[in-house]
Amino acid sequence: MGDEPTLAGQPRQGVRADAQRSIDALLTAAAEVFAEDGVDAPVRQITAKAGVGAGTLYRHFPQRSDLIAAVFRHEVDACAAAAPTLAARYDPLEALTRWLQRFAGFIATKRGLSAALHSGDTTYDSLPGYFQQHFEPALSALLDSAAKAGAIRSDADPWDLLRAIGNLAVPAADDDSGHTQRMIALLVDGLRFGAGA
Amino acid sequence: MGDEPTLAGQPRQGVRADAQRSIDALLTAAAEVFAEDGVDAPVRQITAKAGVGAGTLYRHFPQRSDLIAAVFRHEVDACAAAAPTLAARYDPLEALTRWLQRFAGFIATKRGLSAALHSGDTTYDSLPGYFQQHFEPALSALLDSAAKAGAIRSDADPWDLLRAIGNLAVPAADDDSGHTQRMIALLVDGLRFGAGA
Amino acid sequence: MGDEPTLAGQPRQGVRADAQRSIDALLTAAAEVFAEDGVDAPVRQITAKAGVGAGTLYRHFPQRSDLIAAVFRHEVDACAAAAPTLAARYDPLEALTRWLQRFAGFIATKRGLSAALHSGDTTYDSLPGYFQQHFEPALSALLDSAAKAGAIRSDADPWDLLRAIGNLAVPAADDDSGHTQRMIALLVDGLRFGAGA
Amino acid sequence: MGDEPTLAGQPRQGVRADAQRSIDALLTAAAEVFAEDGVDAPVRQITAKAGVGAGTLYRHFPQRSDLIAAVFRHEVDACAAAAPTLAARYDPLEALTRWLQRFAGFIATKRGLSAALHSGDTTYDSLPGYFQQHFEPALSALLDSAAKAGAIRSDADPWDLLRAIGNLAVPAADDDSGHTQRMIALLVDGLRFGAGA
DNA sequence: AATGAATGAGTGTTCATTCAT
DNA sequence: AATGAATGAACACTCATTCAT
Repeated sequence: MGDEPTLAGQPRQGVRADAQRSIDALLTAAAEVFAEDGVDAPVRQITAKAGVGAGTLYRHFPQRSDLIAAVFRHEVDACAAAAPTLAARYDPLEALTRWLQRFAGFIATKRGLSAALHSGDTTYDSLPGYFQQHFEPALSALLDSAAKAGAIRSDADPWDLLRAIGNLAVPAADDDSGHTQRMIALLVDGLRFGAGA
Repeated sequence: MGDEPTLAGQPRQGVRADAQRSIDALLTAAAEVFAEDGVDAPVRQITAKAGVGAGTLYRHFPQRSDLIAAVFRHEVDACAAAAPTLAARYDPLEALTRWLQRFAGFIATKRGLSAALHSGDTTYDSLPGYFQQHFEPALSALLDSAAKAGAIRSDADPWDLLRAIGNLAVPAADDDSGHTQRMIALLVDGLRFGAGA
Repeated sequence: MGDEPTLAGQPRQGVRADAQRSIDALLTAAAEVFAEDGVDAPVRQITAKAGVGAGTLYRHFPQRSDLIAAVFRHEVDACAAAAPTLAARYDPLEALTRWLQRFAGFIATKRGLSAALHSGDTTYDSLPGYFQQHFEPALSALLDSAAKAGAIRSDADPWDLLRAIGNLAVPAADDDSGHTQRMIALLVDGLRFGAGA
Repeated sequence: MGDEPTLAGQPRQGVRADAQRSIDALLTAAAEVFAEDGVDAPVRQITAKAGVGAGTLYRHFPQRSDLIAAVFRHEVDACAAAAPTLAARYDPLEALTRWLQRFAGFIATKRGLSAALHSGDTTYDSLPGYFQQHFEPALSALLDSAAKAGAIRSDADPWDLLRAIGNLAVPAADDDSGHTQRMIALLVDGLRFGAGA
């Protein structure tokens, strides 16, 4: 019951101060390393930067995906939380588009994340579920609003879209940041196309 | 000088018979291995299947991307060649859609190819150019026809679309083969949406 | 200094109740783990099963051999105690044979014990002495009786025999349970052979 | 056909000079390391002493047991070959006893070998068969001769004896070299005991 | 031109032991 | 007295690439 490695990233009661210090150091280090070299970066690079032993990492994050999930938690939360905010400020279609761009921005900074998700490596098995769980509701609400407003078709599958953008947003060698944005716009146009039908 | 490894896959004058035999064996073996284990498969697996030494592979294909390009040459040609065929048989929009699906089918069978393209590994640097060079003209013609026919907007960038579908078509763990098709349809709808504008 | 870890297994005056509880939990857990995975099983496995911290184990059993000795104490006592019982019930030769088989049975269930005894690892240094101290008198008495009865030679060294059977009884990959028994019978025959001389 | 790693220790035609040099260096180094630290010694210790890379070892001896077998080949051969020599020089019983002592001497110098044989580790799976194949015929002949001469019982199982002595001869912390000899003598006496029956 | 032996850095992971809490 | 977090050396093994043969 008190054993939820997935939650290692969150301050909890009952976690010793020294442990929490290690966890924080690891999360900070991992965030930097992931940003620098992608999520496949060697474990040692992270532990070295965090100033902890390898065993400490494995204690708190038995699976690599646990670390990834923990590192991204804040960003995931922030991204998902942006959905209602945007919905309140903009009209449904605009809110949808902006959030998809926001989501793409999240993905774009995660080098190797998409590859990991599709690697078939069982180490990352829990990751799709994690993202699905956090992002799908957010997008689902936006799609519903836009559909109700008659702006887009009503049969759009949120998970389909998340997967698509998750793949589209992987950064290319040439940093053509406009590419992803254009493609998202195109997908949204596709959704609009069916609206009047 | 006069040494163009990128062309190793093509029979050329001046290539000794035994060298050509090695090249053929390597291409055949690599094709099988790529199909089985993806383009990241260990080099040894390929040389073993080809019955040649590792040095022979590196002589003819100094870069891994050279081998990949050579192996896929035929399929790339066939895929590109399908464009005019489809254009002749179907109306512009239908032809476009069908070819994009065809292209997605090509990508989908290349395990690890998309990841390699976006790995940042300089070993694969020449690959995007290779694909661009072969596929872009094919798609460009289809887009032009459809645009001229008023079926889609006229400002679609072929390379944008190729990149997008190249990313979308990576096979997921759950073999949701419909996902890619739905996304392509959505993208095409997006192109149609702007047509009247 | 009043601190005799070797005796940790025995209830003593002056041991705090909570300490005794930890010791008992450790002994119970270790017994199960040893039976399951041998005496080389990871320490964590034992502490986890016992529900105590690693430090607690090291406090009471600074050496791994201390734990082993304590865990086996009851079985060692029982095995040693079987000697007089068998001596009372059977004729000297029969009693000797039966006890050696009994002893072999004890060894056979201790996966990794023999290896540990011969590993050269100083961690196990105290173990031979422990076993010698407990088993040698038992066997010695049986040998003396049999020798006095003229059934076996009189110069048999008990510790020699204990060591021999300790080694013979290590379980092999193929569970040839008869092997040890046959070899013990052969050794006893060897003792008998010299009897008439 | 040309792929028999088990035979890597033997000079063969078709083995390149450099490869043979590596193999020799590895065998020499491994022999020393095994003698010093037992057969469980770290791989790196061997490669370092041999002055070759780790990969070279794995190329020639994919399994640890392959290396052990190769290292011991000469000694195994020599030990097995001693059987007919002893049989020619001594009477059957004496020859048997002397050969068993010889065999025990072989085992005694192999620290960790017995443990490896009984470890259950699949890495060593091929070892028992290797030893059985080489030693059993040698012992079998000696047993037959002695049995025919009426010196020992005729139902002795050679593999049983080999296993027994293989276990008995493992060196203890205290180097009681006499122990093994005494136990072998006792086993032989056991064989003699049943002879008249 | 071809071979394939050699390299050796690099990786994930384990685990006995210590010591701050 | 008890905890369990932290350590970090140690290990087997892989594989792209080079280069002697």
